[in-house]
Amino acid sequence: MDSIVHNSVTCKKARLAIRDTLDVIGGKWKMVLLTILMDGKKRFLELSREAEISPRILSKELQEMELNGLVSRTVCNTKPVTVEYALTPYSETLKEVLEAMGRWGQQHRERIIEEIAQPQ
Amino acid sequence: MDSIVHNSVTCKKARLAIRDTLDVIGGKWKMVLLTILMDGKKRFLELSREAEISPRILSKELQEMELNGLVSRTVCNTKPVTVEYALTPYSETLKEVLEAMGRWGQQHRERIIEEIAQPQ
DNA sequence: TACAATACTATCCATTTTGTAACTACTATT
DNA sequence: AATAGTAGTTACAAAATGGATAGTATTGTA
Repeated sequence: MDSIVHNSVTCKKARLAIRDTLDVIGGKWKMVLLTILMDGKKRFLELSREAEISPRILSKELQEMELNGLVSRTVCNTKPVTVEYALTPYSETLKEVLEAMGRWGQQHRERIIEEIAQPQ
Repeated sequence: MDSIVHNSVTCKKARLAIRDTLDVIGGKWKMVLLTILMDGKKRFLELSREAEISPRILSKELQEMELNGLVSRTVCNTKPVTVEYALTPYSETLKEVLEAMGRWGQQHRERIIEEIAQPQ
C-alpha cells in the first residue's frame, strides 16, 4: 500500500519534470539550435543557414531561449551590425539531456538501417 | 581547417540524431506516457485518466509508439474486453533520455522557485 | 543616389497538432 | 429490452506551429 502511494507520487513528479523540460526545450528547433551553438557562438544568419530555419521562427526561438537563460545575445558594433548568440553557463546543465538524445537517435537509426538490410 | 570540417560533420550528425529522437518521442504526450508505463502495464482507460488525455489522442499516440516498437498491446479476454499496454525491452534504451529529462526538469523547477523567492 | 549586408519584423497562409463530443462494437448485467 | 463498462473511432473545431514573402532600419560602398 505504501509502495503504491510512493510510486504514484514519484511517477507524478517524474511526469511533471518531463513536462517542464519539454516546455523549455520542446518543439522542433530548440534542441537543434542548442546543438549547433555547442560548436561555438554564431550570428543570426549563420544559425539561419545552418539550421535551415526561416528568420521569423529563428527570431522567436532565440527570444524564448534567451528568456529561459539558455542563450546570450550580444550586439557587436561592426560595419553592418552583427549579433552573436552563444550558450550560457546554465545551458550546460542540459548537456546530459542533449547527449542522451544524440546517442539514442544514433543507435536508433542504426537499428532501423539494420532492419531494412535484413528484415527480421 | 581539419578541425572545422570535423566539427561541422559531427555537429550535423548530432543534429540529425536529435531530430531522429524527436521524431520518435517528440510531441506533447509520448514521453509522459512512457513515464507512466514505467510504473507497470496499464489499460487504455487507466492511461487516459492518469495522463488526462482524450481517447482520440491516446489511441493515436499508442499506435505510433507500437509501430516504433516502444510499447506492446495485449488484448485480454476478460468480461468486457480490456487491453493492456506495456513497455517493450526496446523502450528501455530510452531510460537514459527520460531520466536525464526528469532530472533536468526537477532542478530547473527548483531554480525557478528560488528565483521567485529571492529575485536575483 | 542606388545598392548591398545584417538582423530582424509584419503579414498572410498552410499544415500539424490537439481537443471535444458523440458514436460504434462487444459483452455482461438487470 | 435497457443499461453499463471497455476500447476505441469519427466528425468537426480550435489552437499551435511553421513557412514564404516582403518590408524596415542601419550603415557602408560604388
